[in-house]
This record gives sequence, structure tokens and C-alpha cells, in this order.
Amino acid sequence: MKIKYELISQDKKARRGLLHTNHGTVETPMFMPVGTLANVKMLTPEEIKEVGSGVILSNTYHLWLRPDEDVVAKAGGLHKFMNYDGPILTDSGGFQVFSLAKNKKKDITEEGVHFKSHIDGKSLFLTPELSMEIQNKLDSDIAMSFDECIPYPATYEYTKESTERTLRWAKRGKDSFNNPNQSLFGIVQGGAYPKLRKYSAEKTVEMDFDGYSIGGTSVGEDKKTMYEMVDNAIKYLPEDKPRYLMGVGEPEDLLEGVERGVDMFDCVLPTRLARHANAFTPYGKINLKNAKYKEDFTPISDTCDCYTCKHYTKAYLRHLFVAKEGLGGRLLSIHNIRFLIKMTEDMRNAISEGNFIEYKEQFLEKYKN
RNA sequence: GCGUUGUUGGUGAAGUGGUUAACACAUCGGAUUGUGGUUCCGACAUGCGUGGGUUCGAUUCCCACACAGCGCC
Repeated sequence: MKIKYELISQDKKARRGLLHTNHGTVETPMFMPVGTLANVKMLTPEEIKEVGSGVILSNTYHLWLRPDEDVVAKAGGLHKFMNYDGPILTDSGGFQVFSLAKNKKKDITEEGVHFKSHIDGKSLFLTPELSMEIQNKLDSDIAMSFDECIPYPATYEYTKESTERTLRWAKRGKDSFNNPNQSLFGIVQGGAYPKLRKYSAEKTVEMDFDGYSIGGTSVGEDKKTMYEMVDNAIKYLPEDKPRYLMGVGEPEDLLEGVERGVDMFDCVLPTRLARHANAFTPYGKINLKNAKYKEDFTPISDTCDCYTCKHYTKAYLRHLFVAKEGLGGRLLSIHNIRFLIKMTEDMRNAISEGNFIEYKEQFLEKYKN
């Protein structure tokens, strides 16, 4: 069955809802941890669940290369393969158009995109049809359309050309899509041009997807520009479908996104930062490797309810990072993901109580310091 | 005692008669937004064992001394 979005309550544009999937019902706004290679780096499925995660994200491009989608299909699909029974969303490989296609003009064609494998340098060619075929086999709950994530800055001409091509790719992908148990999201592009965002959103919505995402953000633009991109896309999206802001983000971005009506976020930030000893706290990010934590025997945050904060001190975590012990990254991944997910829980409650803006301002007042 | 080799930052070490003494590790910071697990970027010797000398100029050449290794009585 396809996913179904159910709106529960609304506070201005901020929305609280439920997402019904084949692998359970989850609440929105939600933050989705990224598990590119069929695992959220360093964490077991039990730990992912314990942290309150709704959906996790995995990646078509990476699983295509290794182990390859047929292996996953033989295992019985992505859920069985990785032993995760919650909802999974797969990114289409569109972001790799941004990060791996070196020569945009030459590598990106109407038919598809030429890549060099980041593993062995082999030449690869990914098309909308192939991305759908791989995702159909992976059998995630939500598949993403194959798009081009446009760099920033980009000229109006290039953005227009690319945005139109992404629309044609979306249509081709949808036409070849072949898995009745899987949902498919369309992706709004249009770069930083309001006119193109509107065009992309309206044309994408016409194709009638199961959900819509806003792509092409967090690619180097300033925050003001990013929030404008969201504003200029989201007003054309239907109320009865989930909205997903791709690749975002930082705590302040979640607040700004939810305020504008975003339901879903994903970001590598909590896990990547964790591997490099950076921790989210209510008072901003801290670097646990700093010498000042050498004898700090308090938790990262005394108001955090995560496993790590309940059992370990900053001094111990610092020791693990300085000694390059993997447990540090693991414990901090738990904390950082929990931090963002707890934020979404608090935001949901604030929406229900009609005081989202107050929550946001209180949060930011502390966090900015 | 004689001969010989060596003495460069917290560590291992390059190097040159002439503007800022290489590099690595350690240390100390910073970055990270549809993954970079081992990543990226900064800072870090006012000084080359000590004291003299030669020279316009010495960490580099010379002498003495100190210390360390090796060899010989």
C-alpha cells in the first residue's frame, strides 16, 4: 500500500501529522537519520529505534554499487537485509549528480547521468528508469524521483534547463515505476529563482506523487536564501501530502522548516558531527575534543534523556575521541540523533498547544549563545 | 686517557654561508546540511648543545668546552 498522510493539528503553517506506512505509523514533523549503506553508521536497529526515529534514509546509488540491488532483493528487501522493521526511504542518486558528476555539461545528458564510481573509478550511467528499478528492488517504503540537485549559485539559464530536465526525469521515473507497495515522492527544484520554484512545484504536483520534497537546498547557499527557497516551493504543495526538505539540517533549520510547513527532514549532520566529536547541546554545538573537557565529569547535556547522557561524561567521551576509539562516535551519534528527534517531539507538542513560535524563540535564544 | 661520530621544537627527524628552519607525529583550535567512519583547514622552534672566532652575514666554516654513542689502551 501507499503511504498516507494524516494532518492532526496546525499552528499557522506548522503542521503536526501522522504518516501511515507499511512498516508502522510515524509522527511528523520528523527527523530521519541517514543510513546510506543500509546502516545508520555505527548504530544497530535497536539503537535507532530507542532514539525515537521514525523513518531512516538509505541510498540507491550506494547500494547499487555495493552490494547491488539484486543481493538486497534476494535477501528479501532492504528491511530484512538490514534487520530494520521501521519505514525506510531511499534517495534516488540525485544528490550524487551534484556531488559526483564532475563536468555537469558533459556528464548530465537528457538520457541520464555519467558518474565515476567513488569506489573504483569505473564509468557508470544512471537514468530515471534505472533509479526506479533499483529502488523497486530495494523495496523501501518511499522512493525518491531521480533529479538533479542544482549547485548554488547557478545561472537562471542553467537552473531553468536543469529544472525542466528534472521534470522530464520525474515523469519518466513515475511511468516506469513498478512496485505497488512502494510510494514515490516528487522533488521540487528551481534553485534560488522563485519563478522556477513555482514552476517546478506546480508541474511536479500535476504528476500526482505520494509526497513532495524540496531539493537543491543546503548546497552552499546562505540560510536566508535557503528559507526563501522553501517558502517559494511549499506554497504550491498540497495539504494532504507530506512535504520533505531534503538534506536539512541544523537545529535552527528544523525550526525554520517546520514553521514553513515542512513535515520531514533528513541530514547526515548528527552522525557525521558525532564521528568528529561535535555534539549538539541546548546551548549550541560543542567540540568534545577541546582540552577544557578533559576533567569535565558531567554529561553533554543534563536535560537530555539519551542513553549516552544518562551514562557517560564529557571527560570520558573526550578520552575516547582523543584515543580514536570508535565507541566515542557511536555514543555521540546516539546523542546527536536523539537531540534532533527530541526537538521534533517538542515541536509537535508545541504545534498541538498552539505555541510553536514561542518554542522556537525560546530554543534559539539559548542555542545562539 | 687517546681516537672517532653525533648534539636542530613535546617526539622522530630534514636542511642551507644570506629574506618566513622542510616534513611527520603529538598538542591546540576550526570546518562539516539528499554521508567524508581513517575527512578537510589552520596554529605551533625569535631559534639549530655552551662559549668564542672567521665573515658584510654562521644553525651551516674553525677552535675550546659539555654531553651521548662507538673503538683502542
